[in-house]
Amino acid sequence: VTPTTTPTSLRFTPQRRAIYDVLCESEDHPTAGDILERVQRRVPGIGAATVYRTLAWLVQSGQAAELRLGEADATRYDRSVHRHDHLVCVQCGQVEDVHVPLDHKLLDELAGPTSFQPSGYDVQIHGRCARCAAANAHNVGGIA
Amino acid sequence: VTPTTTPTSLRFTPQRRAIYDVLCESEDHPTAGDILERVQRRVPGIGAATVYRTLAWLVQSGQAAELRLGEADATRYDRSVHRHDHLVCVQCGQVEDVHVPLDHKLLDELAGPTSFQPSGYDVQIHGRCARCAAANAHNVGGIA
DNA sequence: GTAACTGCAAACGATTTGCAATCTC
DNA sequence: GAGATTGCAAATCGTTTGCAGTTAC
Repeated sequence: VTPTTTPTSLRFTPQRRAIYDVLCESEDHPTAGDILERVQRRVPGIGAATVYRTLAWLVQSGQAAELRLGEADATRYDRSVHRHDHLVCVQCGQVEDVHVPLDHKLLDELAGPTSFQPSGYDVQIHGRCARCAAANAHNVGGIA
Repeated sequence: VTPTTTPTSLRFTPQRRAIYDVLCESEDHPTAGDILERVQRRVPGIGAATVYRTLAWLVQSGQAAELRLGEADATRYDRSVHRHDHLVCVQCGQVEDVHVPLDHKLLDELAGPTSFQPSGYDVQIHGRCARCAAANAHNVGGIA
């Protein structure tokens, strides 16, 4: 994660551009594997290591955010333009964005007693997405 | 995860009891590895598989909850007596419990436009724990 | 006695790393 | 040309699974 030698300059290679583009165009919180697959259509031969290295760099520089959900196995990525929260479908795993406004005063009050200094937050709301809820309505008590 | 044959009865073995006890006694949101290590002191020879299998069962039966944090590599476990949220130190990774009250009406309003049906939520507040904040105050601008 | 459970070791999938070749500045 | 970056393959790491032996009920 931490390179022994920090590069003195960063290069904007075709691979990095493609990864960034794919991330910006994706609305579905893709995993690194999803991103690799999509990027390979534009830059055939690109390796997984490059995708992981680039994603790590994007996250570190605040241009992307990692999302780890309770159920999912792989880390998902999100272009982090603005802070936002997530609606996670417990049935199909789909993730949608939503904004839950919690003000700093509230966070400070909650964390205060432990002397914790809050700097941000992420709310994950779990439930069922429209599609799964509808599917369930037709299959009450059945096996999902 | 889903056994081909669902057991018709469950046995309360010494291993399971030890794992459950360790989890109940742990205040620090241990990883499966942490739990294995602690349980091995009570039940020498216990294997990792047993710990993972038991934790999966505890989670499934609602007696424990999985916690996946943005940074951490391994899943952490939590005895889930009551729903609660988490203060996550971005520096040392320590996790403390906190309760952030969001009422159902709010969740419904937020999720409503997408027809998502909320059933629960988890707020992760990131920041620095008291210890790390204090350490930083003495080492301003230094390398953590 | 028998189905459930355990420990071990091998299998897995996601992610990281070492390294020689390649490319950007 | 130098240093950064890439792709590959091997290495890690957390977690799961197959299986023969053991145990709780």
